[in-house]
Amino acid sequence: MEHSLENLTIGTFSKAAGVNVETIRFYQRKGLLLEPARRYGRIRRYDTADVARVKFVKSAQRLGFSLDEVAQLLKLEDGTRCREAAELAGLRLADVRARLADLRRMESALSRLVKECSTRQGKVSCPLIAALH
Amino acid sequence: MEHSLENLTIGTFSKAAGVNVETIRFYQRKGLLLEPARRYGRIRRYDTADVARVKFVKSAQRLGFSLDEVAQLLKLEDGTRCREAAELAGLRLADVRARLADLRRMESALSRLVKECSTRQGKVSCPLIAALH
DNA sequence: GTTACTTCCGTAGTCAAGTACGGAGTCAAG
DNA sequence: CTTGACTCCGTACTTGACTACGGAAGTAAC
Repeated sequence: MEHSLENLTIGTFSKAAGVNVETIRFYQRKGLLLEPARRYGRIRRYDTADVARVKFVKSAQRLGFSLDEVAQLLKLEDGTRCREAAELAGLRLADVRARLADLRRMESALSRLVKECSTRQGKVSCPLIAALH
Repeated sequence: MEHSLENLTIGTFSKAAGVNVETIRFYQRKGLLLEPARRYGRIRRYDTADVARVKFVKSAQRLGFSLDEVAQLLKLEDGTRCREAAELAGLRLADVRARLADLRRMESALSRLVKECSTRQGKVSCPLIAALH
């Protein structure tokens, strides 16, 4: 049995993609991954394109896309509808920026709290809740 | 019945906080929100501090904190003893900074992709898709 | 004081994103 | 031609964060 990069069983495939075998099947059920033809016998074979696809899903997830959103992106995979893709990414970007602003406020509130706590002993007012509003 | 801002029933409270009544109860069970005294009869009354608290929970969640982590943050707000508070705050701070770094990477990746997508008006494939591949 | 909301409380259901399980069937090696 | 690892497939379980349900009790309006 040749395990070249173009002839992977689900086990080697999932290892190459860095996910669980069950995750592969789950993605297939979700339509994020097509079930490949079964060239030899009853067992499916995968290739590097499939690995790339799973890695794409995982990357997009790290950027904050849900699986449904990733599915949208994957529909744009041919790359011809750049505008739609950019639109989706733009939405994510706005979201990320809002979160950044909040997180910065939280960071300054927390660091102030830590500093006050270490220099002061006694009444430390915690402006945490206020920091986010 | 006076529905001033300091005398809210759970219904008006949850509306003011922008969440479902059931969410309020759920947070109480989780210890994220104390059950207030029942000043009149058997029904609980809430005030603006409670509203702020719920909004804080929601904001912190958007920043990627789990409810358990939010509970830790809220302990800081609740005037724990100073040393413990500083310790906790220090941990949370490290966490916040890690999240900030992640979000910044996300932001630059997304904004670069969006920009490339919009300036590249003739070429074939979408940089967003390509970049994640 | 009856009617029509609310609230209370406990339990159960949902949704996303997997993870686990168990009894087949398949396959390469010995 | 058997063995042991891997695959298939369906179903069920998990975790986090809610959301819904239903009956009893409280309360406001008429």
